[in-house]
Amino acid sequence: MTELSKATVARLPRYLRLLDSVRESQATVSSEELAVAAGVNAANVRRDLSDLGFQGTRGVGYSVADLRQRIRKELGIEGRRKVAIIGAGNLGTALARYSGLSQRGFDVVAVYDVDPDRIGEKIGDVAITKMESAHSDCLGGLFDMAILAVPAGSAQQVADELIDAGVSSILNFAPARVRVPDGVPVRQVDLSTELQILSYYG
Amino acid sequence: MTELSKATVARLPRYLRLLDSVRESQATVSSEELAVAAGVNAANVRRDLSDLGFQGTRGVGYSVADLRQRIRKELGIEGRRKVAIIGAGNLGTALARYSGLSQRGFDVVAVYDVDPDRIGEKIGDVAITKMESAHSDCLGGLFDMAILAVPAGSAQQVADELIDAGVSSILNFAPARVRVPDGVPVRQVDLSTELQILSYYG
DNA sequence: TAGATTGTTAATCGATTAACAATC
DNA sequence: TAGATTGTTAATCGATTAACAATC
Repeated sequence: MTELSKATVARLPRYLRLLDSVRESQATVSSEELAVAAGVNAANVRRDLSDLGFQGTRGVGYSVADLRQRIRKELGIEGRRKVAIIGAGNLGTALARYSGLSQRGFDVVAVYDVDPDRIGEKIGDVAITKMESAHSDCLGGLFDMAILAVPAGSAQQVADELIDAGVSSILNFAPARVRVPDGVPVRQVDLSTELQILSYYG
Repeated sequence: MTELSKATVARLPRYLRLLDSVRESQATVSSEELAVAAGVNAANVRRDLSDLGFQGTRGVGYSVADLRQRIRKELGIEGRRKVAIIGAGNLGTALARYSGLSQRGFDVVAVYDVDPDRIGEKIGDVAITKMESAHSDCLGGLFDMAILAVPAGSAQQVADELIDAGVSSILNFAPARVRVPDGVPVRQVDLSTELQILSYYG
């Protein structure tokens, strides 16, 4: 239970998704069910849950409710996480409107943009705030995590500012890779890269 | 040179990005330069390029122009790839407007939407087409690859139709995982999953 | 020749999986 | 007891990396 492997962490959301979708009446799941849902081997699932320190019952399976709670705890989403979206263009707006976020424990508490004409405009029930406020809002603890949805040209600068303000992690959807100091968790989602990889296989 | 490993394929776009960004005057790159840019070990780079069947020159490095061409060939983007975007909401619009696609060899040749009021509206220089045309357009060879940017509820159905029409690969940005037959290359990008993974580390 | 850098080997590391005793 | 399924071991597989001879 020291530290989970990257591969294991990447599978936990998939298990969670199955656990969130089973019928109310189903109290337990088998490693086989979890495996099918996650697209992995059942032994792999059992190993993952064992690494989590989570025990099932032989001949029966794993408690849906308990496992759900355990995974959420491990991922750090027992409580709710406060997320800011930086950039209110088409991409930022799309991300802010995605209701699945709230269902999964993430609250969009702020959306920032540089365009003065759009300040105050509502996306869902969050009003667009001016970009300059992001730094102090982050320092003040308004949000934990940031989603970058800004143009390529400003991604690095925005990331630097957020890191300076102590943001706990960054999800970068901007079409530019950002460099961050060691220890700052970042994930970069880039459309071109995804298409290039896909292009190889198709 | 039989078949590249998944890990190697995932790194090729990163190498390519460096190669596209070096000054005109720089004719060669070292494995060390590529390694820094891609965030991997130099030995790893040399192994990757060796797997590609690409040779450098000892004491000198790798030819920028030749390597660039070789990687593009390997990824299947020597020529241009024709991409359709399915769904013209905020997400689809953001993806369609991303100019980096064209720079990297992907042409957005069609954007489809179900909303009758939006048919004909232009995004960049592509007019929105009615969703029903996607199947025949794909069959007719208008596009190779599809990017899904539809609501969660329709993702699976749309994917099924595209696969039926012989689409070569799918990049799914819809907030729902789609199931596809073996052999159809798919990549799924899900905001919640990314945040959950990030949440563990931050 | 001296310095730089590749190409490849061998070692290591990390992750997956088959198999099966344990046990509900 | 019989059937199901976990938990864990050992084997295997896949990927990374240090090291260094080859060679520009």
